[in-house]
Amino acid sequence: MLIRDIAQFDGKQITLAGWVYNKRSSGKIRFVIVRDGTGLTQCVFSQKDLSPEVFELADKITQESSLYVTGMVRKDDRAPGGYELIATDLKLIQMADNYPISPKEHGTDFLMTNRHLWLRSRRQHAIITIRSHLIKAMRDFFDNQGFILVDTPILTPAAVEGTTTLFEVEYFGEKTYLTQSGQLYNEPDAAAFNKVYCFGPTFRAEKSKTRRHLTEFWMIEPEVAFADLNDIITLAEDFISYIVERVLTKCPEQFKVLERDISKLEKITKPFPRITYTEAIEKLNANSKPVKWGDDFGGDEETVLSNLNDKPLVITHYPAQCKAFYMKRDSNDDKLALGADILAPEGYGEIVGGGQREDDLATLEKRIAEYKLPKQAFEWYLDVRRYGTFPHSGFGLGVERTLAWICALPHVRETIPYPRMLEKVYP
RNA sequence: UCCAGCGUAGCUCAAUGGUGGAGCAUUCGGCUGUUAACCGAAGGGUUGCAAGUUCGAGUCUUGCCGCUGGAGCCA
Repeated sequence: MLIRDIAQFDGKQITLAGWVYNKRSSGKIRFVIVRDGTGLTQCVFSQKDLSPEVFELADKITQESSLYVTGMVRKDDRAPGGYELIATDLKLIQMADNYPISPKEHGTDFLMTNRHLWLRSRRQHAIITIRSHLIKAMRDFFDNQGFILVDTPILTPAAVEGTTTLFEVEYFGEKTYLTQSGQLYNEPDAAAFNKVYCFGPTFRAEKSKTRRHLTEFWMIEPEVAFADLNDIITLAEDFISYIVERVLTKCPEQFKVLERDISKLEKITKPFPRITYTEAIEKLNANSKPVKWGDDFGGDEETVLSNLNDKPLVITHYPAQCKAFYMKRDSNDDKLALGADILAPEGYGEIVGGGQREDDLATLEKRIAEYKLPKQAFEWYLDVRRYGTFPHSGFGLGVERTLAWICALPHVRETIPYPRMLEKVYP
């Protein structure tokens, strides 16, 4: 019997197993709020109806003690959630020690060192529940469209893109690195399966200390054979509008707990506005955020652009110098890359990065040399161009940034159960 | 790595250079429908660490450590 199903048991006797969330008392009556991981319900202990032992236990029981409580379910408007349990018996599993998270305000550092306990609180519970539904929606979207899930490795040889700082792992005397993206592996996988996606954790050893950064975060990355830049942007629009709609349908209670203004999410319908990098620069200059053509956008610029619309904003045709070596160039202007980033609205910034891949062997070899990457490490990757090369495109979407936007959270750290941040790996 | 702010009870925070307090949590007591219940009482402190200035430092100075925010960095 779970609390989430309590309404079905109105008027019936049930036994709940759970933990004490909070307790209130008045004279000869005790209200124990019980939490079982699926919901909260108020259990009412009246002295006149109970043995002295049971009433005494209900009086003494501490926050987060584990217990079984038996009683009759009753609809009552005075109870939080609309239903309560008129208790007839209480069995203690364990009397909890003095619980550190009291029902008052706490600081971030304290809550993060108690992250394993903080997850029991309503807000955190709501966020992680939405995360679960969000990930299910993401996987369903690709599965329903005939994509094959092809897992990419977490341990990778040599520095792959040569741009970001990677975590080094000693691998039987050899240097390996924790993956920063499944991207390069997705490309041969697309040649094998046509439409593929990978989903897993990625790692960046950057010393970034901002509301948008984690050192360990989750990405879902589709790669589509014979798709061009335009095709992949359309896919991303379909994808984002689908996952937002799904969590809105599945998680109304959780959004209520978070006090999220869901009318803003209801506007997330395709198509999304699309502008080029050059147009974005013009908009920034018009919004007194002058940026030189050729510079990448920083956090401030992303926030300004992100606030321009109600919908995610697609920015295409970045200067090639800002983008990875494998990005295909615009045939009309070799300085531009056929890439697209998508910025979430409400100031949340980049959630998607992707584009069309360079599919010409000679050009790609030239790029590898230009970016001063060790060609030998990329022979397997170049094979995709040697044996039946094909136009293909893909993108990566960061789960935590997307969830932070969907839940309107000020920081990504609450969107993952156990965040890994700069010099923070406990618990 | 750089800049700024902060570090006081288990937690969140007060305290003009002059006897370190409150709320929550804990313990005890009261109240027959509480809604982060309320009311009364009690226990709880090497004021991050080290040095310095001063008759006197939680408060001022220096260094170190830690945290927070931001920058840089970052598909």
